[in-house]
Amino acid sequence: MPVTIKDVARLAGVSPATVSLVLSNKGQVSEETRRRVLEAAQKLGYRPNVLARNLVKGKTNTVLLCAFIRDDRKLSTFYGELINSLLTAISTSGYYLQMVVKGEFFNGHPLDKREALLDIARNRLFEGLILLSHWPVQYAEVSDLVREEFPFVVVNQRVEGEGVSYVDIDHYGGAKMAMEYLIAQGHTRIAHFRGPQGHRHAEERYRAYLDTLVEHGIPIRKEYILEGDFRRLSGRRAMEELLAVRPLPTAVFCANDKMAIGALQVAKERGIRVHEDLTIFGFDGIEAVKYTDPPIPTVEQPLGELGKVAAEILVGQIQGGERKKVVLCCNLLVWDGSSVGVMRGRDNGKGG
Amino acid sequence: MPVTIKDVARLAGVSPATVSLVLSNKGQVSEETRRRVLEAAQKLGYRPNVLARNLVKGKTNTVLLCAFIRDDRKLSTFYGELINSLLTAISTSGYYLQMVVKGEFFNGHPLDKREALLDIARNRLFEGLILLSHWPVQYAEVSDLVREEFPFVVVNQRVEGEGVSYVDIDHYGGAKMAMEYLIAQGHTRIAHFRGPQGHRHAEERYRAYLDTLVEHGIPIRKEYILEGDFRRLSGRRAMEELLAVRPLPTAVFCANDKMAIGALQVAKERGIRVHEDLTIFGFDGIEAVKYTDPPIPTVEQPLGELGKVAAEILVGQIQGGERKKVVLCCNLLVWDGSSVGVMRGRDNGKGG
DNA sequence: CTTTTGAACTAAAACGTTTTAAAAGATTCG
DNA sequence: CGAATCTTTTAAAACGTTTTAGTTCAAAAG
Repeated sequence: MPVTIKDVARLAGVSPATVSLVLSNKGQVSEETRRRVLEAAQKLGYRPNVLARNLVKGKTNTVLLCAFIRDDRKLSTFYGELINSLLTAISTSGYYLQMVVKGEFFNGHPLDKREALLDIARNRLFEGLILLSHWPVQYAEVSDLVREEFPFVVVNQRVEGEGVSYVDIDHYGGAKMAMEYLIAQGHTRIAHFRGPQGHRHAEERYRAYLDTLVEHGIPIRKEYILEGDFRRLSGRRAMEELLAVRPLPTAVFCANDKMAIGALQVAKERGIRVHEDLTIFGFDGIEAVKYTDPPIPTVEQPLGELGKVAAEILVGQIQGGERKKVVLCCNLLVWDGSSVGVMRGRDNGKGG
Repeated sequence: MPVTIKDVARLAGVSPATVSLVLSNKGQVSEETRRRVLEAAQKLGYRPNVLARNLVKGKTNTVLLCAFIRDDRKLSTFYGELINSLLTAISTSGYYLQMVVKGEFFNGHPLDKREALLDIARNRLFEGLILLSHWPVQYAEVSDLVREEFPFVVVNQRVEGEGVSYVDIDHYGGAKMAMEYLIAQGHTRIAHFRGPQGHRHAEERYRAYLDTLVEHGIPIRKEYILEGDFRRLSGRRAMEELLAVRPLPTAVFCANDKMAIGALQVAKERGIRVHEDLTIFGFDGIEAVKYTDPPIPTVEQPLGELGKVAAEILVGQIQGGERKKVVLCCNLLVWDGSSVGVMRGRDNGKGG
């Protein structure tokens, strides 16, 4: 028995239509009537049923953040800041954010991503979709959304093709900055701890490692390239292996911070003066690298920016704007003595 | 011109009611009719309009996470894991999660929290509410929700009084565990770096510090108690101040990890053998304390558990269950050589 | 005095479902 | 064959708004 617009109308002695007019400040209503309506609404504690309103208006002012991540990965670990900025930016634009996480499986069998997305687009509950995926997104998976002209933006992955927006981070460029920095510091014997095989971001960072060496005429030594899986322990293992190689490199560029932390631990355990004798460089910009001893220089991913830009693109699209493809550059975080140096990368602007 | 149930009905040569019956597997429908309906729905790519369904059913299967946090604080920093587990638990129960962040102000003037909450309860958009607040929650602010019998649960704060559920963490108990541990290790000269004045969690940790000393007959020295504000730099400052005190304490219990990190940095800069000569203890269990050198022992807040229990309570309440007040205990994370030791606190069960 | 204008208000349709109550049709029973 | 029962189907109401297309009434204009 919640109080409806009819109750208000009855108490105020007017029609429901008039109440609606008053409460939404539309049409012409006499001062007297307006007063009576507001008074009645106040007295009854009336709040409009947003569901009914949404149904008739055909809009909900809500967008969905749909995260496709592996079940063992936590959304928060890496994407906390992303969610944070997304939430801020989305709500600043007057929209609400709903979240859902989907794994690789649903009810036992592989999730039909395409079907799931189509459901989202057609159920009329959301006006837009932010698609966050741990693995690459295929055009075929989102082509339905494109055809339906449903506003959506892919975050953290690139999807080439007509009609799709994305915001991604320039891992290649970030890794290149790191490598250029190391070389500028005089390093020529630079090792690399790779991320998991087949992981697009890991591959890009690896490619930048190779390319930068080649561009500078530095020979690539296979024994300086070690496998890892983004986890700290694999960084430890790789460092143990690396320390048997001669000549020792003077720098290690790790594909992510976690591995860099593992590498740092082993190096210190072996009595190596990290930074003086061996520079360890990370990638990601997680908080922990600021507090290791010494702090680990790293490539910072602009996750806040990522969320902000994604929100802007999505809202723009909902309001009739056009599709955009954006690639954000990373910043270098290097510790110069006790202070932090931030080197901003140059935006290589919008793609496609 | 989205396809509606009427379109399906027309194509299948039946009434909309029949289509509804088929699609929701209710009532008795002949095999032949069912087949025709499903075929028609399939062919037209029909997806029900969830808005309309929600309106008639009067439910949305959606709960709202409403975070009242200061504008300068990021939701992610601390609550990433909480959100993660909340999301998992909520969706496992078949509900959706929507999020909104509210600061202290709205449109320039102080936000009327009570009004905001009432809006949420009455707009019929949500079936439940998770209330996360950085500052204490007053009973008066939620009394409307209680009166309306709207399912909600307060997270990370305690609200005494009839009809309100909460899940909170036992900061006092956690701090007590830490202190007992230090004393059991033989420490008697234990300093404390306090958190911000007036911060309930900081006060509880401080109180536990005092109480434990008293219980063990250890005199309280004012010069061992230093002010801080939960930030790393205040930990640095406090440690600098502390190092001038004689006799030096053999342990410092910091009100949070960030300050402990700052304290650790200063101690190492001054050549103190941390852990051997001075044990530094933190509180929170942020990731970074695992990777400092040496790692900082700390009191781990069960944030994942917090979210899980909150979700359980809320869902229980939505489905007619009763209100609950739960206080979760912390675990001790201590580094014994190279391995991590986890000491589980004893749950002091359910309150009020 | 009739017509026009404009302000104030409202009846009813619409949004797309679900559900209720009843109708229609098929089958069984006496 | 008619009544009773059971199965299948449906018309219409309901959910609570907003919006459309008027209507009513008073004042202004001719």
